[in-house]
Amino acid sequence: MVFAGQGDARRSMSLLWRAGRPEQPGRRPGPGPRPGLSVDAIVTAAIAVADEDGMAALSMRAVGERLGRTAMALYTYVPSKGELLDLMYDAVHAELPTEYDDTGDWRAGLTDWARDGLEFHLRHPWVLQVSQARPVLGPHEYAGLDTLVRLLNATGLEAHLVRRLAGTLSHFVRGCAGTVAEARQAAAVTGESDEEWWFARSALLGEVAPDFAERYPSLVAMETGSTPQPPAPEPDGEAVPYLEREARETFTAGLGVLLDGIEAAVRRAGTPRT
Amino acid sequence: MVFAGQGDARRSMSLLWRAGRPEQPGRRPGPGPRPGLSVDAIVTAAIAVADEDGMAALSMRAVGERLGRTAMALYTYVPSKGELLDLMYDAVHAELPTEYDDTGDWRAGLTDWARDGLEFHLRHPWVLQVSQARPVLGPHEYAGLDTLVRLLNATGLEAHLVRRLAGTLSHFVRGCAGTVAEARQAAAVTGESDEEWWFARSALLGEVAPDFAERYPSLVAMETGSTPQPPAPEPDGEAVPYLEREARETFTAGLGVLLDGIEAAVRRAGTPRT
DNA sequence: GAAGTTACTTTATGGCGTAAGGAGTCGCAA
DNA sequence: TTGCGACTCCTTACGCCATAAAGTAACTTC
Repeated sequence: MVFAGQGDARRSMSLLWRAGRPEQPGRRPGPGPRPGLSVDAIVTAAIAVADEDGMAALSMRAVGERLGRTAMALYTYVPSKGELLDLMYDAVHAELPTEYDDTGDWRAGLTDWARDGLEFHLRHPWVLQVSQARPVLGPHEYAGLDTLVRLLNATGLEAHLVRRLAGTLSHFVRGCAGTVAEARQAAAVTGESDEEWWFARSALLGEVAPDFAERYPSLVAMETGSTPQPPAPEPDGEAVPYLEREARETFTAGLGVLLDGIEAAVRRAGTPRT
Repeated sequence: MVFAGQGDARRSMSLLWRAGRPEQPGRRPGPGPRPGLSVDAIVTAAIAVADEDGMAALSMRAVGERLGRTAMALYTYVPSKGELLDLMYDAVHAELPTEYDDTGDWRAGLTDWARDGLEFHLRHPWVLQVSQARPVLGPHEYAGLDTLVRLLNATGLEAHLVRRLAGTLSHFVRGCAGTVAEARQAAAVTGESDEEWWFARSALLGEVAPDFAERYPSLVAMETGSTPQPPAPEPDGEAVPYLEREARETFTAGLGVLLDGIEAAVRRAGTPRT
């Protein structure tokens, strides 16, 4: 699942970087009927399907249907589903902002970047399932990376370390996004709210593992010592669900710790006294 | 793909926690023919398939075949493929060590934990594709979490923060593991070594994006300022491939930064002077 | 023995990605 | 003007997949 169409690497890269004729749907092409579709249209439709119905619902048939075509019509424009996934992945990364205030303190810049990254992945949770399958190397992904590196350069740390911090920050953001996406999907699939779901599971856990407290003492101690606002039912509008709020707080706290760690590195580098 | 079998939650939990008769393959059961399989045997076989051939190759047929049965025979023991995935996920987590030196400094403990976690995910890369689909809540996953919390408690930080640090550390480890797994898979699928693959891609990039250096100045500057041992062909044995070494260095550096950040928090908490 | 329960098989349904081949459309060279 | 060849898009078909339904045989309990 979600594997690369490791086909012709050259064709794949040309598609990703759109190194061909500047396509438009209604243009006069060579011989043959005027193309009714375009790579961009297909990619846009596929992204819509994945956004709305999730990765599991993304099939060539579904994408074709959304465009009023059969599944096979897509293969005129795109060599395989794997390539289409690569194109989707890169296209959607165009949403990522590239402009940040990199004149002031780097902390603010990186915080904004991380928050934007989190929201991006929550808008397109399927991206998390593509990316871990293999590197894609498209222009917009590179743009995002370039932005992050630029922000990190404001720390004044050496290139070596910047490179690794970029990886670390990305891992962190994607991990947090994954947890939130998980929570949302669980809520969507079961139809229960987070609280209901969690309550039901806790009850089952008690049934099935009556010795829970003895088996996981540290866990239970932490649970009783930290669970903050269990119900906290916000009366107005739809409150942010429990698990999602949890995950967001992990995001905030974890990001703070990470930036503290970077700050320590900056201080160490500032006084080069190994 | 890789979704939960969100079936009967009670049955699912009973299976996970093995809250039933203590099964053994050849025992005298009730009426009917003696069972030739067992949940454990199926889970073990499924893990073997996923380890050897990857998640994409994990089908009910493949697992059945490995046990000398048809795909349908498995459904006597396991309600669906989704449940089987949950069982695999939890079973494999039994490999995670639970004993660490938590008397000494927490830094060493967490470093060991992270390293074990990385190796674990590299032994079973498919775990990364299961976990982000939804929470599983099995006994061995809980054991792993309990261990991590215990190690974090050695910092003396409050429960609140410990909970979030646990999430942060897990995200980090899984992210790093994902990158390494990616690199390995790319190498396995294409048959090229990392160096070859990367070299070929770079050439294609130059072809397809001749303005690369202008578009991504920060990235290029970092690249030229940091690429450490490009070839470094270790003559003996099989060297660790390039991309994998990169990822491992990100792991080491990122972990260091994270622990530095935790240390900062510990220091702040030690002198409670908000 | 008969009845009931269970392990496992075969068969079938409706999905998937995509290979193969065919029908209709159009630019262009003859 | 005609017809070739390139091109888009369709239908059909193949071999996978998960799994529902129904059948067969083994075994325990009455």
